[in-house]
Amino acid sequence: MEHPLHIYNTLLRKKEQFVPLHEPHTGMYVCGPTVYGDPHLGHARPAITFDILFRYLQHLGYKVRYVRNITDVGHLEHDADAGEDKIAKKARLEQLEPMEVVQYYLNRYRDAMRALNVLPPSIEPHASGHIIEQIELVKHILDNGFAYESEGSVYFDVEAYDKKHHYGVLSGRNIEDMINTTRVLDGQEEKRNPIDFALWKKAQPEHIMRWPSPWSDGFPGWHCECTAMGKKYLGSHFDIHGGGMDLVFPHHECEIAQAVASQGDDMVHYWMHNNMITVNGQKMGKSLGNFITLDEFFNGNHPMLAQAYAPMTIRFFILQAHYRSTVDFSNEALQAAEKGLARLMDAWKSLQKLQSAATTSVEIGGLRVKCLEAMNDDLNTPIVISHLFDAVRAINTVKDGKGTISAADLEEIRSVFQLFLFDTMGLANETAAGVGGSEAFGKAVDLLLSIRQQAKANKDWATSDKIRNELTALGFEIKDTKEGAEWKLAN
RNA sequence: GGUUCCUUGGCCGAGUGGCUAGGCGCCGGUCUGCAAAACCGUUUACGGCGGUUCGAAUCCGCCAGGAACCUCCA
Repeated sequence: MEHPLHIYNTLLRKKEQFVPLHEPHTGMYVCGPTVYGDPHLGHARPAITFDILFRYLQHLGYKVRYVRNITDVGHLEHDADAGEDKIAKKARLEQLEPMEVVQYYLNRYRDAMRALNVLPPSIEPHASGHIIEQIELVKHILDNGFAYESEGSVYFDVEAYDKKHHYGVLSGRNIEDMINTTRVLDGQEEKRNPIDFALWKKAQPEHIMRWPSPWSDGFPGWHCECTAMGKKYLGSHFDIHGGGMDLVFPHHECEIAQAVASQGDDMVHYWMHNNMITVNGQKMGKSLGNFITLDEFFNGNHPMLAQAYAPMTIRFFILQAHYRSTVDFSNEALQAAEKGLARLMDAWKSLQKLQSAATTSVEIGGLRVKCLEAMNDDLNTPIVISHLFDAVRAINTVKDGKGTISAADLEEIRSVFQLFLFDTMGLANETAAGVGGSEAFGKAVDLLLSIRQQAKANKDWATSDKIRNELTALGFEIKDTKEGAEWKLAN
């Protein structure tokens, strides 16, 4: 290929050509959700970003194993409930078993992802199901002299590590700065250095989720799960590790340190990070309390929402920005996305009915190559979309009878739309299976429109307008074309 | 305070040295019985100041504003 796939590697802070370690096999690990709350718009960003990558890598012919973990070991609270597991806390409040809470929110997460047309990953390992692997990882790090035990807990010795390796390669930090800027918190006396991070924590009595280990009954440090499960399912060296930019430090930095401390080098070749979704310029997140859940978007039931937004509108809204840019939520932006997406989908429907001619008069040359080049340039979906909109103009020109398209070009455009709009960007045509989409229902609407057509022929405008206006009031969109009236349900 | 990054037209959002991004909106036109849709055309840009260059939104410096991260949260 002339312009092979390039992706931005956070480690080098530049775009790099993607070359898998074991072609055609490709390994990809992405940090998944912590299942102790309803999935919100912030969760949609990484899921959709890496879904696009997953889909596109497969289109390029790679056999992808995509691992996205489920964090169900709640670890610690940082507020007044210090020492209590997040999931345990929620469980006690709601009088449920911790794993019942995990299952509930995991189901909710999967439902939302399915609605957003996010493909299931190849493997979704649970942190709680890989305690043994995490304990093994901690043992290796201890054996290599980069960790120490203290009162039943095990901490990573950042200073010892930094003498042989560089702690901070991913986030561009050095430990002197970090030591100077780390806040002094309670309960840190066990650590030799405030910047040391936990590999294993001894559980407090009220901590429900706990497992036996050589050091104490407790639970693994947060960073261990990804290192242990990445290695288990993708091997000691794999291609891509993804996640949100907010995870660069400390999570991914610590993962690198753990990998190097346990096996001598990092497991990951390409580190990829999606940017945040913001609300009024601020990150949307649970801790800030400014999040809107995906369910709320789908049903419009939130004070900040002017209306309900279809899952595909959310997906399209996210894809209209590059994954490394922030994207700011607003009703105005979502409504614009909704209309833009409808324009694309209408063009797709027109494409099915378009008649071909002997020659092509509209400008549609090189569409496939342009879209491929945009995808190959670090997954530039906004550019792909802009090229598709250019094609929409050509399609509509032909539809209006003001231009022609050859059979071969028509087939090519259909194929390109199928590849990029549906297969790669994962957008789906929702109106096809719209409300009450039964055959009888459709025929009833067709009947009304044929009565209106007769009324129009008789210049009985009162009757024809009444049918149109009533249908519009019911939520139908009526379009008069040369071949007669078309209809669809709005939203 | 430290690290990293951002600031584009009414709104969203691409673009890293010279070529119309795109969408939404507004306005005008074509089409229509009137509309809607569609199409065509038009309209507002690159935070501020300085520098490099034949030429900068794009490179460099300073200033202003903003964000993410800086915990044993995940």
